[in-house]
Amino acid sequence: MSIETDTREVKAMTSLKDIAQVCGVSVATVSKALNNHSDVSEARREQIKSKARELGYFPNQAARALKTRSTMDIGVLFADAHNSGLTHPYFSQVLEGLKIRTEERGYDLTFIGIKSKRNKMTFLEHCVYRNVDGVVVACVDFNQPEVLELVRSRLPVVTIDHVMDDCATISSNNVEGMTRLTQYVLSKGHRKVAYIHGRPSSTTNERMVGFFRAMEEKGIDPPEAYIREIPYLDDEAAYDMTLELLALEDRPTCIMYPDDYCCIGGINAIRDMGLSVPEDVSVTGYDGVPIARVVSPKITTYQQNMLEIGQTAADKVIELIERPRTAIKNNTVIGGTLFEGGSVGTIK
Amino acid sequence: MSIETDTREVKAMTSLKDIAQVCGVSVATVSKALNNHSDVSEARREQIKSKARELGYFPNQAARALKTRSTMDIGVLFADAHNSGLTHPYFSQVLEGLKIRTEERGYDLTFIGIKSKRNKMTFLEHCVYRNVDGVVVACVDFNQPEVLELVRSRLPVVTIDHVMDDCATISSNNVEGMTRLTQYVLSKGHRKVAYIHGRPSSTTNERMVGFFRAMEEKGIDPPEAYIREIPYLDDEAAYDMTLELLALEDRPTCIMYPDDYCCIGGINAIRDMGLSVPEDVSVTGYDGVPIARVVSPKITTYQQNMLEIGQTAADKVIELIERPRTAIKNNTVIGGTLFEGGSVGTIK
DNA sequence: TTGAGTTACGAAAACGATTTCGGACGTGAA
DNA sequence: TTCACGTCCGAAATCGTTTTCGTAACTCAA
Repeated sequence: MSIETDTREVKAMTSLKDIAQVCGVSVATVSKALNNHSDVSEARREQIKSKARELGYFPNQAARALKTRSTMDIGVLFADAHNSGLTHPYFSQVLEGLKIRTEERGYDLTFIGIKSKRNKMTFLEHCVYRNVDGVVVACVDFNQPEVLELVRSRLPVVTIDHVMDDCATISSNNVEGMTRLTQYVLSKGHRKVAYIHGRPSSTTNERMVGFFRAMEEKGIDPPEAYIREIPYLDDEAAYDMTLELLALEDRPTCIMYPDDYCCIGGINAIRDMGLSVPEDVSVTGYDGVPIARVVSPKITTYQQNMLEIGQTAADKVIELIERPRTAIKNNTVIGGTLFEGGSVGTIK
Repeated sequence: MSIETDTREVKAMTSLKDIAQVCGVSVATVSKALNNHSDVSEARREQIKSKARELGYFPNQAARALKTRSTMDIGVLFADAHNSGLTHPYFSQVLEGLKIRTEERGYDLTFIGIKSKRNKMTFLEHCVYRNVDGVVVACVDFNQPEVLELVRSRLPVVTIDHVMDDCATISSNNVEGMTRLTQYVLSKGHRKVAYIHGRPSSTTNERMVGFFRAMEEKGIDPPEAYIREIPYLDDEAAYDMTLELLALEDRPTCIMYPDDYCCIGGINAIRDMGLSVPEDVSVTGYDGVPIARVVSPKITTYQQNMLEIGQTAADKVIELIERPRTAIKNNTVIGGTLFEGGSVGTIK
């Protein structure tokens, strides 16, 4: 425990002026040399660049931003509906992908948070205030007026998993993913398949489409009682709902859950009833989070490629930033892979 | 799929000049009014403030930063040794805490990443370049020269879980936590307690101290074969190590793991040997991540208060920023709570 | 009336970078 | 020699904000 003494080295910012001084040229020339403008001789450019390196020069972002309106900074907006914050098992990986790719390409990442108390600004105002070059939006309530304002602004915006007009989107292939997962279950001989889906959203809708598509292919029309709804990531709700399903007269042989966490909750319910997975009841998850491979049996799930979703979102927003006229605002779908764990048994 | 047409509304930044214009005063007066300087009349101040609100004015951070050297931006440096990136179950919650508190206090959070290829700068250079007001450092290799350079700089730095000279630290109470967890195990009658700890680090060392302290209190000296080491978060290593421990002549009745993930790996090994938890073998985790409460039986673990660690780190770095002379650089320890799951049985 | 002391405001410099424009100089052709 | 042209560089404006300093106007006591 010691009082701050402030005797330590100051890492002084070396400016263009410093370089100009030692090179005996003007600031303008230094700037042009470092930015590879054509009206500076090759010899000068080399001299200046080597001096700059030597002095440990890095452009002051604040000054540059003031003049050029470019900050090399990308905002990330994330407000979870599940109260899990950044620990959101899906989003944290998307964020990691974003971080990796933006860093690779020389951009930084800044959170555009929920407005603070003192100076409450909207998301867009926050972006303008911070001069971010673009924004990636995920997990928010896309009907919120503030989000609409942001998406409709001139700012380059990329959304994750939610298609909006005139705005680029990176999304997981929910239809195909759920189709393939269901097809896998059916290929194991299951015919009495229950599906507990998440709360309504574009993601949920797509997965429903995938589920029913696969079922229809086999000519199966599941009874209404087999289709249920719970919140995402709510293992307790999954537990209760599982008990309900297993109490049915004609009990399903396989239960499909909205995500891997819910699936674990379901497994607990099944075991607490004295049944076992997958011998008595089969289950599937969704997402393919790390924990799905750790529990026993490993959960059969559709593994979304969240890292790639994040990376692609970064590429997309940077493309919109750097080539505003040519960049196309479309929907990029990222494929995943079926992970065959041990939670789905065979029905003879 | 449509070509960007750029017909959308521009959210024009309203500047001090705009306000000055409509109020018929100078820019200087507007600035002073908004910053509550004393040399502007009350009437003027009100007029200017209301106009500013009306026009949706927010100060341009870039311009302000250029002049004042304050960006209201805090850097967060995080490089995981476990390759789990932001999905790191521990860190993602710390980050969430950081995010919540910094937002509350009007600061933003920017990642200070690993240097990118094109312009490779050190962490400190990155901070200087970005003009962050302070940095929070977590999970990095604290022996790295770059990290040392950063910590020793004049920049306000707060580290998480690693005490360094002349630098504020927020850490979990590892000694007490492990002591209490071990005491709990012993109180259940266990005497043959194995401890699989993580790779050496200050955190690991503290927990070892806690473990042996509790054991000594009971006069127990565990055999060397009971003390093992694996990487953190490596459930497969935990699986293998558990098999080894259970193959011992004199098998332990309880195995303590370095974290909850490893504990789950251990549970799998125990079950695969035809034994059950906690009837045949008891287990404990560490951290208290959400999944510990989802698996069955729930894992008895020491729940670190990671959200609060993050929030406290934010408070600390902001204190160092706003009161550089008076702020004290010390080590703040955040307590956790014992979570009594069902993974530890009673030995009669 | 005079002088000192407030009060309320504006002019201007500064932060560090980019960019426009113009000028000095050298080269080659007529 | 002269003129047109290209090459290389610098002066100065600019981005939006903060801050110092100067000053006009007003108050009040002597």
